[in-house]
Amino acid sequence: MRCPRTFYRRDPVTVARHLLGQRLVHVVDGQRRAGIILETEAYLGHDDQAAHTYQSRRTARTQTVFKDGGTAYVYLNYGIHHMLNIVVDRVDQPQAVLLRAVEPTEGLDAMRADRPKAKNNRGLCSGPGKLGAAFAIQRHHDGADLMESPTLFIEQTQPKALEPAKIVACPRIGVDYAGPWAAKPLRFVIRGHPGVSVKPPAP
DNA sequence: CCCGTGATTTAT
DNA sequence: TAAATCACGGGG
Repeated sequence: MRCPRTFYRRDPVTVARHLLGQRLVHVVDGQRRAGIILETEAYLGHDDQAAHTYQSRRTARTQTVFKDGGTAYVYLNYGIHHMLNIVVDRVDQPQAVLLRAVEPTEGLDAMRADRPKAKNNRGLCSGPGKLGAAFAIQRHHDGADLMESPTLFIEQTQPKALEPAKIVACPRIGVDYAGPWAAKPLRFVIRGHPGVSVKPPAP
């Protein structure tokens, strides 16, 4: 069962936490690729210096982030990597959650074919760029509606968020330029899971 | 450590 | 028009 619209129409921190443990699915050429979400980052729109929508900047790229919760926001990073984000909150509230790692569960062979450099299954989706490649995410997915798309969606594996003790909150990766926002605990990982992009700092 | 890669944004 | 920037990953 897909996460409903109301799941996404909440603040980014709540959605980022609740996405942990849910299942990302992309059907490619009739074959399912799927994995359990292990790592997310919240981007808070207007005030967040690390967000593309800082000060609610509305550009050709960021217009997608102003859409309704449950919309995919995909952009190309460093000329190579397709980043998959989920727009959250309401229309005109430009906030999003970046998916940074999943534990692959279905379509492993197809993922390996698209990630020839991965040495093992654990390295297939342990980073936002790796995840994009393993799931064959491309720019044309930008703006896709996760409720309506026949091929790209998130399945709810559990009605409630993981209990707080199973979630580690820590600073986001790769946003050192963002001043005071660089240190805020807006990255969320499943505690102790080996499949994340960067091991969170020790408590 | 260092660098490829190209869309997007910002500066002239 | 040109330059700088960048939610990264792979190889030394």
